[in-house]
Amino acid sequence: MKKYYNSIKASSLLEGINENEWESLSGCLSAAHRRYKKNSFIFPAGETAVLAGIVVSGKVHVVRDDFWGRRLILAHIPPGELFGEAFACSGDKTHVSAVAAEESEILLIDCAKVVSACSNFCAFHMKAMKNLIRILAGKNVRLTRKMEHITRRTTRERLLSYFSEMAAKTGKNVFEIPFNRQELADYLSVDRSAMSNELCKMRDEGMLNFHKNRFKITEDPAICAKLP
Amino acid sequence: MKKYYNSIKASSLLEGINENEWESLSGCLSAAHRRYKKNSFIFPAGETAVLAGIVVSGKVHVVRDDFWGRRLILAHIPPGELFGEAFACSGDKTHVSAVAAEESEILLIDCAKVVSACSNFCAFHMKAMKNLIRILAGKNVRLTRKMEHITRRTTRERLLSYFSEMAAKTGKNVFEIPFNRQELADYLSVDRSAMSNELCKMRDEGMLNFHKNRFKITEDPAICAKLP
DNA sequence: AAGAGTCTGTTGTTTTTACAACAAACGAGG
DNA sequence: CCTCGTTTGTTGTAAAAACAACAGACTCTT
Repeated sequence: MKKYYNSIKASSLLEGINENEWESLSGCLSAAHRRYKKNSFIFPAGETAVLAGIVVSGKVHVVRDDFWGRRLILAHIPPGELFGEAFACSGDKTHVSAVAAEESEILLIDCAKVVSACSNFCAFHMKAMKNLIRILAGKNVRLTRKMEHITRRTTRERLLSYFSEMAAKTGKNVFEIPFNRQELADYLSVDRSAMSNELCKMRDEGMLNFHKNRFKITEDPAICAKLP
Repeated sequence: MKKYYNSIKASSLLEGINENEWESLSGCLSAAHRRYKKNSFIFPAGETAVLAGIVVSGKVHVVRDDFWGRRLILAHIPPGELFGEAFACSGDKTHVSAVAAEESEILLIDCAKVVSACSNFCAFHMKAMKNLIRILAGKNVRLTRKMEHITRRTTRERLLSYFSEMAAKTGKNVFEIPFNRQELADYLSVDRSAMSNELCKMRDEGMLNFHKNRFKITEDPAICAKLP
């Protein structure tokens, strides 16, 4: 398994784990190397997964094929990244599939074994466990944050919710966002042009100011009082 | 700590852990019992949390106070349930606060210690760790599922997305949903009456049928072809 | 069986969004 | 400096959602 180390060492799961430790750990996790042709299923939906995957090369799509056969791509997984770990760790039946978007090499790992002591209980095994928990918890936080914004009903409220978060994060009412307009619209799940329109309206009403990715939200109590 | 066992033994974190094991484990986790008056902060937003909490008695609200001072309640935590674990495990700064909704007793636990071997590395400590991973992964799956529905733009598409999930879960095109109309609307983050209206339109178009919580979605290809 | 309370469907109005199409601003590279 | 491609803002229209208000069906209690 050592030969794959360089391809995946950037993965969060391997943080703090060196090549020799990985050599031993990959055994504990029953890591298995597989090749998948384009469009073949790595994990099909509807099964109880025990394995997660790390992309060594190629690209994986997490997709949902709905009842009527329409396919929605939920995530693109680039090399080095882990996928499928939530299902494997929770024991839930998958409702999404992982499909090779192109010819891909995948390292399958047994999630249950991350969480169990190996015979020679090892420090790096513990590291992997901590990494896994950090990955899961981090995704959780990001999902919760996004959910807070998206559950708002109007574009304006979603923007305000997002800006409020950014202001809280920096502790200032001026901040830069890591998105361009299209990306922000996608993140907030709204139409770009409608959002752009709304942003300008809000600016005209004195609620905020912006230049490119730099935003400033008002603290003026007279305007805050008018907030939805 | 034994005296709190009965209040929290139903918690997922303690699954498979008996009273004696808990007595020992609570020491490993530096479990500390605290009382909070109504409206007092258990975890304030903006800090890097290392503790999670289990509600022994009372009730906790997870809230977000936005930049303009408006408070949004994100979750009600009843007795026995764990909160704050995602932040404690991910190391992210909290953007939400945990507030006692009424006079409450909370057991604070050190999440870092769940993930580290105690001096006398114990099997039940391992159980707690597995439980924590299962909790995190399970939340993850639920959040992802909900996100899939909510990112759809129209009420109709959100409903179809949700119904498709339910159909996949049961393997049939007939299923019961665990929500009443208001709860379903809240879950999908839409207006109840608009949703009710949409449901009836879809019924009139022959896409589905329902009686109370029982739904049947069509497999008729002529109608499926017209799907958005 | 009456009455209160809840749940669901219905309707009309107002607000908001999506969509499409275009114009202006910007940036990179020749 | 010019051109091409990208990003952002603007506008109008059609579609959809939110909202409010109400009526009928159902449930539970007394």
